[in-house]
Amino acid sequence: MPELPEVETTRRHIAPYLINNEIKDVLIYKGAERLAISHTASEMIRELVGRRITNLERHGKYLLFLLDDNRTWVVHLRMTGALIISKPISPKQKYERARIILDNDNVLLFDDMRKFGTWHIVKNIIDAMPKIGPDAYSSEFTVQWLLEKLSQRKIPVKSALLDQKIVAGIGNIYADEACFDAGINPNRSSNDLSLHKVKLLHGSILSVLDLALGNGGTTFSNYRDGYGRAGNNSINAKVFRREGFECSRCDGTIVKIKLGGRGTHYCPSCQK
DNA sequence: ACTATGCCCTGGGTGC
DNA sequence: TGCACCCAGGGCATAG
Repeated sequence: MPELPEVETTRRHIAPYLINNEIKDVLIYKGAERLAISHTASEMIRELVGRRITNLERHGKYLLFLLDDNRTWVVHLRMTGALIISKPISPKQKYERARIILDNDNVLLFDDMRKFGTWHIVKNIIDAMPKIGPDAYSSEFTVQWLLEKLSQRKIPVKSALLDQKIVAGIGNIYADEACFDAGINPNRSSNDLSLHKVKLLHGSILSVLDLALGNGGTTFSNYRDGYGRAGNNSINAKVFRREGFECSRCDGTIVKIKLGGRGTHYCPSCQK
């Protein structure tokens, strides 16, 4: 599932093919019209065609395509979405839901098996990402911010990491990995962590994201980068989908539980 | 104000 | 082999 490192990897791959190029045509295939949230699919096509992409940014898991009319095309890949640069004559892919044709003759494929991905076109990006918190890589995401937000809530730490109002960009994989790295039981109440533990957790969040980004993201099943390739970071997972295996830090065994409706992996021996 | 649950969607896995 | 069922989960709507 694309989280911050995967979305950032995609952004870096596709940006050079898009910036300063004009959108010549857009196809949204039959059955995929629901991806268009702020407009109907046909309206969205009309709004995009003829626009030049001036920059490509990211906030959390959202990709922000800045357009030359000062609006922003906001894309969220959700669970199985991918944006892949391709050649103009490439045949339609099995799960290709939309296709953007550029005036440099490259095409951008929007591939999304489960059709959860969303598109908005907005004047103010807040309309596409209401109440979103600071990006995990931004200067606003400090230990102090994390401490304040965790202390205001009484939810499991892992659930807090998944809450994009607290910090934007973490999904199920890196929430589990960050809790492991910090030695925190994901079920611990968020308002129950010492300053020392919050400092550890903040550092762990950044280090697991950095490691994943350095390896081009994590692919367990569906994630593909801007060239359609799998990421290389799954070998670095210490707990995610490792239930039944020995812990890499102690003699415990990784377990899998359900927490907030999400599969959650941790070591009961060394995560307290 | 808060937290918890169901929904969207499709493929892969499991059990009978 | 086939078929029914469950699971995967990001963000939103709704319920309590």
